[in-house]
Amino acid sequence: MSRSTTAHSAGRRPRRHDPGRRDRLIDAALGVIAEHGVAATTHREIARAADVPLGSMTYHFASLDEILAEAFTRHADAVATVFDQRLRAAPDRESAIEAVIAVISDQLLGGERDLILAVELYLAAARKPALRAVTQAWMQRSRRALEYHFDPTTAREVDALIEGLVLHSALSTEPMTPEQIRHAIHRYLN
Amino acid sequence: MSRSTTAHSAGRRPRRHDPGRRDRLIDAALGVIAEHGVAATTHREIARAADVPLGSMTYHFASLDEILAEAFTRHADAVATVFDQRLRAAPDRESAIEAVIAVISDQLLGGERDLILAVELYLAAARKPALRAVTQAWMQRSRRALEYHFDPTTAREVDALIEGLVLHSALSTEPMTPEQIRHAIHRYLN
DNA sequence: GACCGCTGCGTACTGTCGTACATATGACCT
DNA sequence: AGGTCATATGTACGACAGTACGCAGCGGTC
Repeated sequence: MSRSTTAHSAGRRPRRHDPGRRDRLIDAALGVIAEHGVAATTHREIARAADVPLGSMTYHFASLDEILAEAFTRHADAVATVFDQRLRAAPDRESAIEAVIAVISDQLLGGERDLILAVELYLAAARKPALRAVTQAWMQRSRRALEYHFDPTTAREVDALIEGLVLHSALSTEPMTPEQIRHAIHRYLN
Repeated sequence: MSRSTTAHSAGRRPRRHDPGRRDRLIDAALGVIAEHGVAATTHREIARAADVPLGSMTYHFASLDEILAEAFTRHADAVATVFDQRLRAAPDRESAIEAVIAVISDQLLGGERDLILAVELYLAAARKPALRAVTQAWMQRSRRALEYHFDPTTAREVDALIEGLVLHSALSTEPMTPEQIRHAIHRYLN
């Protein structure tokens, strides 16, 4: 890892050539948000996570809000894209239902990270208008994806149901099992 | 308001006899959380909102976390009690469904305050184990209330559906109308 | 009516925050 | 090769946070 032999135990760090640092900082910010929350997401914490000096933060971003906005935008895009692909790949209504169930199950089994990020975003969006656009676009894309297979009203309702199921399941000491998820979705869609 | 004539334009404020101040502080904390978020809920902000000096905070509460816990507990209790009463008052399944619809509609029309507080609580609970108990108890009471009229599985699913509907509705630029809420609930329960 | 202790009040201390800024360095172009 | 400029770095500064603490005044008890 250390290009120069040693000499950086406490002294001035050697200058690093680091293209794409801005991207890494955004990813680091997402990690900090997921792990410690927006409230604890500071310039210094992000810099520490990405192993860059503090001064680098203000060079790449005009303000902390700008970092948050970029981080949440990236996350929402990534999640929405996966959701869209999964539903687009479903050939018929029946497999679309299975895809929805699979998305929820993955989300529950795959740890809380995505859910935490979603809730952090919702809350941040409630206070900062700049983030409203991000949540709006995300919801819009989710519904559009559902509309490949369901009418708009159903899409909207199912989208809300998914949110509620994931949220309550994650909050509960006894998360719902995949079978219970399947039951709830089927009950609604059949 | 001013018992003594004046003399408190800038000098030392006259001492106030204020039993129940602790309760007022908890309510003030809830107000601050709803308006500015947990992140901006500081000793000084709460003191300002309740119009008490800063020193009063550390006298009545050992730490900021203690205030937050008490505030959220009070809020959850209040909301859960209302929900329970409304469902308990419903004589049959049909009016129970109407009660659920009414609760959601009230929540959406009555401003975002309760929803914001709920999301703030969810997020805070995700990081502070002490608050997990509050969310657990709240969810438990909601489900129990629904179980006056529905089987446990249905109760759990409907509870999640309610959460999702309220959340998505509040986040959207076009909140769902009472008719749309009614449609979604009926579709699930009929 | 005297005292005692709970409650109210002001303020100081230490740490961390966002942000600004002066300086250094090396990758790329000519 | 040499110059230039985007990028990288360390540090300073003012604001504001949580918390601690000493003193003041009043209610209730004897």
